Amino acid sequence: MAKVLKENYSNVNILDEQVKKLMKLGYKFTGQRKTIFEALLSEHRLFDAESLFINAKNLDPNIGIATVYRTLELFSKLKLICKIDIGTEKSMYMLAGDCSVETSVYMVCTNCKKIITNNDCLKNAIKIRLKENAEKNILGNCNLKIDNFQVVFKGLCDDCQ
Amino acid sequence: MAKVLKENYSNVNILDEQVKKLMKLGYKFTGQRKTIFEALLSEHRLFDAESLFINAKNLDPNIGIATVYRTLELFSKLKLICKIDIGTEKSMYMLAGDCSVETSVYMVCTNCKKIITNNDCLKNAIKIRLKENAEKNILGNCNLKIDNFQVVFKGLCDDCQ
DNA sequence: CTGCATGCAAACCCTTTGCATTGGG
DNA sequence: CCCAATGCAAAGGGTTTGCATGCAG
Repeated sequence: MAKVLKENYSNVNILDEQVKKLMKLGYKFTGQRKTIFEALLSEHRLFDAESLFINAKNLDPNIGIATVYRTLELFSKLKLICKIDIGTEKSMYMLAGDCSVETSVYMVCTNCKKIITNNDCLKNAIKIRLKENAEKNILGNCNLKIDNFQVVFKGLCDDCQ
Repeated sequence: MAKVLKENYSNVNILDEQVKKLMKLGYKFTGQRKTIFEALLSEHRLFDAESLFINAKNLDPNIGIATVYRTLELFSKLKLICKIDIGTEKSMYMLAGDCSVETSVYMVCTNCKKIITNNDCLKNAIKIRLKENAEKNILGNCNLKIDNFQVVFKGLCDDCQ
């Protein structure tokens, strides 16, 4: 997986951009940060720290979980990823490029704790109005600086009803 | 506080209703559950388990935190309270009677972790459209049984900007 | 009486932190 | 060279759980 990524021009370019971004802000582009960045590119949709840790460990068996958490925090600050807290036991993350109005709508099953993100019904219900409202009313008039939002439905999924 | 509640007819009635509800479902109406129910009535808006535990301990110094957690879970099942997980470090709860479309809209400050619930701007942005959509599209067409929803904005509060 | 409910303390789980060491710039 | 970054292990903090005991029905 790592080799494929290294040979992929667009990912190399992304990596290159990130190096510059990190340097410019005074952060070091260490081997571990590069590894975690590469591991990140093989994640899809929502992922958790453990999954990323496992992916990163495949690329560098010596990497520590603490570094993963610290890097997740850094990458969140750099807006490279979004941290998603929707009342599940652990924090979830998403590549910033995957974050959109659509993907900000979730359902969490109160029984099996499953997260449902790709349900058209959920998405359609909210996305247009919410985006409109968020941009016009919230960002415009508030003394709050909104970075992103999440709509979370709680209830029973198909399997648990 | 407890005495006031006991002499308040409407609360006595609520309590009475709850006794019947518990009994009917095969649960025991124990002294601790009564205590926690009374402590609950003195909570306002969002509260956490610790706050309820402190209130309950004032009424019954022997009550244990585990009982509070177990009772919060039970009362959630009975729809007496709503559990609110919005990515803060601890779970928050709200009396079901206080839950509404308006109170389902929060902002969590990514810096100080403060929860803002009573901001008119936040509420107005979403409530009407969301309620409409939730009832018509979600509850109507999905293979999901939605109990409630939360809209969480993440960003910087007034103080932290 | 019977078995659910309780209190206590320990376990849990994810996440953060202290500290000695490493390595990037 | 220097200080930020790392790995390890331990600590943290909210929540859950095992177990012996208590008590509602």
